[in-house]
Amino acid sequence: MPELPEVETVRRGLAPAMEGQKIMRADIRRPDLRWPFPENMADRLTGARVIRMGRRSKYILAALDTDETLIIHLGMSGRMLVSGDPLGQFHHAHPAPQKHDHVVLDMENGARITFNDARRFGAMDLCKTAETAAHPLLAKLGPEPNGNTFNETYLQDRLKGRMTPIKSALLDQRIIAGLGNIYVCEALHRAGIAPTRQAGRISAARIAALVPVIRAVIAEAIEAGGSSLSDYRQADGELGYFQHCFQAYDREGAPCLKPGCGGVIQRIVQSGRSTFYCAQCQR
DNA sequence: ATGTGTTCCTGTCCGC
DNA sequence: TGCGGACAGGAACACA
Repeated sequence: MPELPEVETVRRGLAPAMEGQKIMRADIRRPDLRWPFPENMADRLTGARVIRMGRRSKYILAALDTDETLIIHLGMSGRMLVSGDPLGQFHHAHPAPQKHDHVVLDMENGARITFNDARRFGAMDLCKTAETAAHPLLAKLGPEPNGNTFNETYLQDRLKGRMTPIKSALLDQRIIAGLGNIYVCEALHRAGIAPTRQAGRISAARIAALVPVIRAVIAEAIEAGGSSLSDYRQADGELGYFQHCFQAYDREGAPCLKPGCGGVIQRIVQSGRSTFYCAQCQR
């Protein structure tokens, strides 16, 4: 569910409650999410101080002063919520535990971080901080959309000769990291490219034009605090609001909003996943 | 190497 | 009000 903008929004919400703070207590309420938790996770977290909250693609990276990094993935339905009163000015009680609260971290400033994930496609792992980039989950990720290494020639090279639909290529985290179903649909709509088009058969000029479009969609969505459909919440429990800016995603049957287009957004299925697009202006 | 389909899990919504 | 089926932001994995 959460794509790069949602994960970045959560990271920004967690950072003030966690950075510089020691983890006083780690309550691991089940043995696994998508995979088993790492050995002795509670012991390895307890007493560790969070140095920095980072992000790579859709992974949140909590660097600890134990030279280990906690790697967190939210899967489809994962949430990380901050409760309590980090400044100690009030006496806010923590909310009662909810169904699917799987990991609870109590910080020394009184903040409580709760990882809730109904579908349990999320994941947590610990690795040596120096080896984070080489972690199996991260090693093959492509560039960040807003980084320098993601540029026109890079994307042209990576799509060259590919027979797969451009929709599938942009969902491939090895080509570009962080996009998911929503932002791929939105970017292709903005760029006027049909999601069904074979990636290797799109002109270099149109691929080049896609690059700033992807950057803009991601930046705007971060600015808006991500997109909330049903599960996603920011770390403070608030909804994102980029869903109100959707031009294509989740708009089946609605008019295309491109000026002068007059088309209707349709839903098709590609690789088992919904694609929303306008056949009138996306070619 | 590249492309496609299946699978993990729970919750919600829609039609009957 | 219940029941079955489709579908949901991801991505590892198995297989052609």
